[in-house]
Amino acid sequence: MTDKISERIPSAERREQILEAASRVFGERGYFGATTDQIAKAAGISQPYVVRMFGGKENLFVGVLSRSLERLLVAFTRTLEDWKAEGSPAAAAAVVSDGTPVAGGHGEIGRRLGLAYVNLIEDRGLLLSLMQAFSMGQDPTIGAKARDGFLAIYRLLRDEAGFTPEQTRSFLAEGMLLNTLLGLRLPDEYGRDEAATELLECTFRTKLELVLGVAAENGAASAPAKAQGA
Amino acid sequence: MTDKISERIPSAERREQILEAASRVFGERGYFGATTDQIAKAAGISQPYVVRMFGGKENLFVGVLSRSLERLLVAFTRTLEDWKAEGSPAAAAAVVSDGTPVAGGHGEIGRRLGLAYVNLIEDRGLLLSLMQAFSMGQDPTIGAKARDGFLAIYRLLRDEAGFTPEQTRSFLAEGMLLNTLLGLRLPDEYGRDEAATELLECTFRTKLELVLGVAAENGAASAPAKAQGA
DNA sequence: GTCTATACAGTGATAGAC
DNA sequence: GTCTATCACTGTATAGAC
Repeated sequence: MTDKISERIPSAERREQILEAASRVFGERGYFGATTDQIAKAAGISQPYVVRMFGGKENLFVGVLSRSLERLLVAFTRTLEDWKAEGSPAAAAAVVSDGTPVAGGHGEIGRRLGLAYVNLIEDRGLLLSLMQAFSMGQDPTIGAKARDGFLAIYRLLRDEAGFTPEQTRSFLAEGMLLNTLLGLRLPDEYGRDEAATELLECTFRTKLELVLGVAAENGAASAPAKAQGA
Repeated sequence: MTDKISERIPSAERREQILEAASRVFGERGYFGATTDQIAKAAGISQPYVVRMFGGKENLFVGVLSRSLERLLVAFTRTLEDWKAEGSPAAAAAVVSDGTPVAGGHGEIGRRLGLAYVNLIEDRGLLLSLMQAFSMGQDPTIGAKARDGFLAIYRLLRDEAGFTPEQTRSFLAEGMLLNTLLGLRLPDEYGRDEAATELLECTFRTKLELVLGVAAENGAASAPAKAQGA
């Protein structure tokens, strides 16, 4: 490795590498706290090249945000398509099987969408840069983009999953709690703090009961551990 | 105003001024993005004085976080005391009057706590610096403090409001959604975007129905407007 | 497509005066 | 209790070479 000059690769591919690195750095340090140099190093290229390719830090953040929203929309859309292809049983069931009033309430499709969401935000860069964007409403460019994205998700859920406005709101609330628990790294506290353990089991049992339903036999500890990752 | 030298005031008072200013700046720019100089200017004093009084940027952020969590805990504790003093009707009603499964679910005390929370996070500095802290789980000092604070709130709700773990989780989820809507400045979109309007009315009708219940007659527009503030 | 060099503006923290 | 001066870095963006 002469190491100084990176391999010459197509710009589309390089662009994706930079976005991936930027997602992590923006996530950890925030928009203002992240530096183009940190991003460049994370992507294995020079700082001026990052700036040149995106025209500036703000454009780069907008790129990261667009990519995150796009991935989210695609994940939800695919989940909905699969569900419909299987012959979606009725619309989203408003009432839960076991009578729990709050936790479920979104029916089978709600569980599937929730699972798709959890899988997506295991990418901590994506999770954290979304969270950053959601706290930047005051920024003219980024704030507007973030609001648009959030509303696009709201509409998708309401219009395609058959959720009522109330169900949509509740589903989003659950998602925002997941964001917070993972942002806080609360799974690190699993098994070491009574409240954390209870909250995590309660959350992930509900969210993942579809796939991990049988995991109750394997010991409940494996469910929250699933969310720790890198 | 000779303007160069600030009035000589007691350190406790100055400390509070700095925390208030820091809360706003950290909220808007994030921990890494905020500068001690911006905070100093917002507080109307010199940058070295800020550093000297708190011993460094990290201590200052921890101070801001402690203050925010303290205010939140106090607000909830007072709300609970008032409620109990009035002769709290049963425990937290698990079932809602109008049959809505998700929105309420926390009974009278849930509505009161929700209202106390909304009032508190009208302070955008507090809201945003909490949100920042909740995305910093990876930081050894700040992350640990943030987790502790979040769990303290969880325990308070569960143990003092009589919530089940499920109800507590659901209440927190609602709070995290509120954070996001306000962080995004979604109220700016009220009346200008169909989905935003619906989501806000749905959210604030539920949260504020206690105080603004009769406001349905004044036109629903006034409810979300309440949350915009400075 | 990718780099080095560099201009110009901050940035946290310390020293020490008043 | 509060400031000015200042150091040693770090940050974005541009110019221009390969």
